[in-house]
Amino acid sequence: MSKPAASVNLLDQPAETPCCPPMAVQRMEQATALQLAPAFKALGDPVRLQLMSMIASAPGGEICVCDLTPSFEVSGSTISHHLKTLRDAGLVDAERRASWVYYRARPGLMLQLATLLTPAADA
Amino acid sequence: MSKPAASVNLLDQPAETPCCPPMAVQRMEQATALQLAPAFKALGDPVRLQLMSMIASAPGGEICVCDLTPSFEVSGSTISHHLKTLRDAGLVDAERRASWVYYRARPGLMLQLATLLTPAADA
DNA sequence: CATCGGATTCGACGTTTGTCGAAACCGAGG
DNA sequence: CCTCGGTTTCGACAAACGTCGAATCCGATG
Repeated sequence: MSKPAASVNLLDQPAETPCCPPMAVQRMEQATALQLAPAFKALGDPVRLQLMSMIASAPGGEICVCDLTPSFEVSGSTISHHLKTLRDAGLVDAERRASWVYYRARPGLMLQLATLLTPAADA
Repeated sequence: MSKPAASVNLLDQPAETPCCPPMAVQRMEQATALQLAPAFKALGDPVRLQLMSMIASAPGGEICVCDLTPSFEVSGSTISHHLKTLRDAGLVDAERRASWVYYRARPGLMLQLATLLTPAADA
């Protein structure tokens, strides 16, 4: 029982069913804020934001850490640490194949965040 | 010359012209990441995320600080500090009228962020 | 099975963040 | 002009963060 099921219901959606309307339409519940804030925080660092964009725009939907690291000034261990932050936030998935680790975006959560930020579509 | 003009070109858009395609479509430039990361960071706290949603969804488009503060457990000075963070990030505007201060959302930047997070719309 | 290279984890560090209470600011009204 | 209520600023402090280098892990390959 170290992982209560209630903490994942917003992150495991099938990517086509945003849980919540845009925040300009309806005030957000505290529980929603508590679950989604870590995702925004994870995107709140320039290195992670660029990492996320490289992963999300990778041809084939995935990219090797070895192709990410050389694009930044910081050390490899720092990149790894940032990737873990993105993983913990539910924004990316990692898979090891042979010596290399490949990352891919989880579009479900991205869509949640995008929907939340969408301005009210009043005509 | 203490404020180079190059630092504001992403935040002062007329709200209907997102500067950048979704990050799933095209890799983000470092300069873009440096300018937009603070906005995501500002949304990366549960209190600020809820504040932002209360402001963005306020009837009439604005809301008084006196209507925000009672909704949270934290002190008034902490709320004020969070509001300043949202202001500095370019997400909200403040206006004083008599004894009260009213906040309203800046939909331009919200749209930028939403666009960036939108999944690639490949058919 | 010893070694190699890619990736993560660990331990440490200076900096930033979230929070509070006290003090200061600023209109309004007596 | 003094006071009052709403808001912001200041100073302080513990916790979290970003970064590094060293150590460790983990497949692959000789």
